[in-house]
Amino acid sequence: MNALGYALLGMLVRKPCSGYELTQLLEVFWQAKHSQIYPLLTKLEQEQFLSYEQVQQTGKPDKKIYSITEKGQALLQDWIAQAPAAPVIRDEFLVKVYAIWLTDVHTAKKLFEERISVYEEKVLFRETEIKKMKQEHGKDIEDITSRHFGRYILFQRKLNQEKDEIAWCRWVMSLLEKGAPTIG
Amino acid sequence: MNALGYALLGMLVRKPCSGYELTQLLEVFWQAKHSQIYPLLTKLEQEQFLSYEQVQQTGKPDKKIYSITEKGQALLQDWIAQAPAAPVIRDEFLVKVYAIWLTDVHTAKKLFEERISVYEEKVLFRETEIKKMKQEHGKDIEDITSRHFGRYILFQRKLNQEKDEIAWCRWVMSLLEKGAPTIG
DNA sequence: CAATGCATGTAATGAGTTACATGATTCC
DNA sequence: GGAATCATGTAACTCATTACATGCATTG
Repeated sequence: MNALGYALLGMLVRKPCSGYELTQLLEVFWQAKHSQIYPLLTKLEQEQFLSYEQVQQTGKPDKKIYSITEKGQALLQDWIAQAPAAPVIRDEFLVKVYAIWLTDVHTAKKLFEERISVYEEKVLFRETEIKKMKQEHGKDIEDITSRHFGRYILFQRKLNQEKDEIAWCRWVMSLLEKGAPTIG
Repeated sequence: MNALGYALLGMLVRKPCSGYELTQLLEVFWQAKHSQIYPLLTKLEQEQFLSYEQVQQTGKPDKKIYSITEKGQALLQDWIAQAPAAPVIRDEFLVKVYAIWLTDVHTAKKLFEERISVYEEKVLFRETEIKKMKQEHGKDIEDITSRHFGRYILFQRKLNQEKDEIAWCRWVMSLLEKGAPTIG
């Protein structure tokens, strides 16, 4: 089993989902394309960590709703208690930032402005999601025994990080201003 | 050319390095193993984006010191001006956190304590590196035209993030305490 | 005397992306 | 009429990790 497999189990232990839905929900901690998810779901089902139910829909294509089995839950529980591997971060923006001195101030500013606007959108999305959680589950989400606890604390973390990214970008922008004061 | 290729160019435009050194320096923004780096350096040299010089050493194995060519620098410059791809973050710890309600408070605490100690070490390392930069290059590093500017602002960002990770872990720990107050 | 650091490389395998493939519905 | 959303799947390819391979010097 690889980490993506556990990510799917972790997602499904909270609530049963279709592969399509999982692809979107996974965005928080493990980005993966549907072409990787669908075959893995099939494999996990064959190994009896998951089961599924075919659901007919009108106006929409049929879907498979996957649920975790007891065997799957036991496997996940064991894995959680083990020490996690080091995180992997691969961000082209950071590579560009490292060599930013090669470009002119204008190009540099554009790069950071674009980054800010991307992260501002992320903040809005994250805030809406957190509001939804609070409305649906109340103070329950701050209790470790709630199945929404993990999702809640992760979203809070993401929100912090996204806000900090914006703050950092603004700090860099201020350094850029210093170097090349605008004439006006 | 893939992003790792540009990451190598970006690293080498600051100063010439051996493949071994690059493997370590790349840690900030693009984790890669030497088995991926060495063949790619060979390829980039064949395509004349890099050149190298064989350096004999005593007591240590010989090494190849790679430098970026003008052709390589031009390629990198063009790439920087283009919009970066979305970042990829894959962190097993976050997967575990998402399903943390499955475990007992003790296991949960251990997971977060371990995370804190890993990040405390990172903070120390990062602070030392930043101090070094300031000593070596002074206020120069806050100027975009300095070749150390990118490295400096990236390290500041990393340091912020690592400190925030610790703060977030402590916040979660406080929620865990609330749920299961220690008797004593 | 075992482990770690320096230093470079290849081969096999696993993980992940892009492209190909289909099809109805809804929104602009 | 074109794009986006829902929904699942496979094939080809690229990217990344693990394992194999070597060898000397220093440190504990």
